[in-house]
Amino acid sequence: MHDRLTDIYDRLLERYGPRDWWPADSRFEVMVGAVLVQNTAWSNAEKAIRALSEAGLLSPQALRSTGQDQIAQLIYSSGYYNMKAKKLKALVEWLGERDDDIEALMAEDPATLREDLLAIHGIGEETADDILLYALDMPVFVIDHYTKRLLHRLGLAPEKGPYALYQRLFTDHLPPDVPLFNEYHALIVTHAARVCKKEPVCGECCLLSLCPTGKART
DNA sequence: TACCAGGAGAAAA
DNA sequence: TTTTCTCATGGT
Repeated sequence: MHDRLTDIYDRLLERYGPRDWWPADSRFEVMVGAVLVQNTAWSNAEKAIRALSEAGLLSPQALRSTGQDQIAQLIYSSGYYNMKAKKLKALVEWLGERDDDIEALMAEDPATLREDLLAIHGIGEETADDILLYALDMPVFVIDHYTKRLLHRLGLAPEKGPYALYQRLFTDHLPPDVPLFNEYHALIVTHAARVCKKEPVCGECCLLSLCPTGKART
């Protein structure tokens, strides 16, 4: 499995190049972005982040002292703006309980911190892992819909299963390498946006630029 | 016009 | 506990 996963990674990296994730100016901005991008195109989330930044609200303290309705207005472009405003408030309240010390979070045990993140309203497994990996530099592999679909198409995993099943597939067979996990997930997302999205499954061909269905985009 | 996008929580079955 | 519903804008 290690060689298989490494081979897929190498092919993706060769085809798409380094993705330079996560695009943000601070660790806190990564956390905010992880919430705003939930089930939303990054371009829409990005506009919302810019709006928060221009309003001077891209800090835990500023978001705590701003009304949920005002935040919702600013992040309108990201969709689900009422829900996401509530989620951002929950996130910064949690950070406040930890003195907004994000650097200190990085010294914590990843598994324990993950449980704490999951207890925050609006932070599910994928968002928690986004934060652990991309904001806090912890060797946690992020699983999303794309990753499940890719593994299934390549015959490496069942179509349905718990999050942890897919995650272990990577973490059990790859070294806990932050740059590797960072790049791998980013490459999968990049790849997923460019290959045929619907069945029939074209499987391996999507990775090899040899899609016989002719549906692979370039 | 319909579908999809770097999900998660609540309600229903 | 597993499935279904709701949240919502913007690009293709």
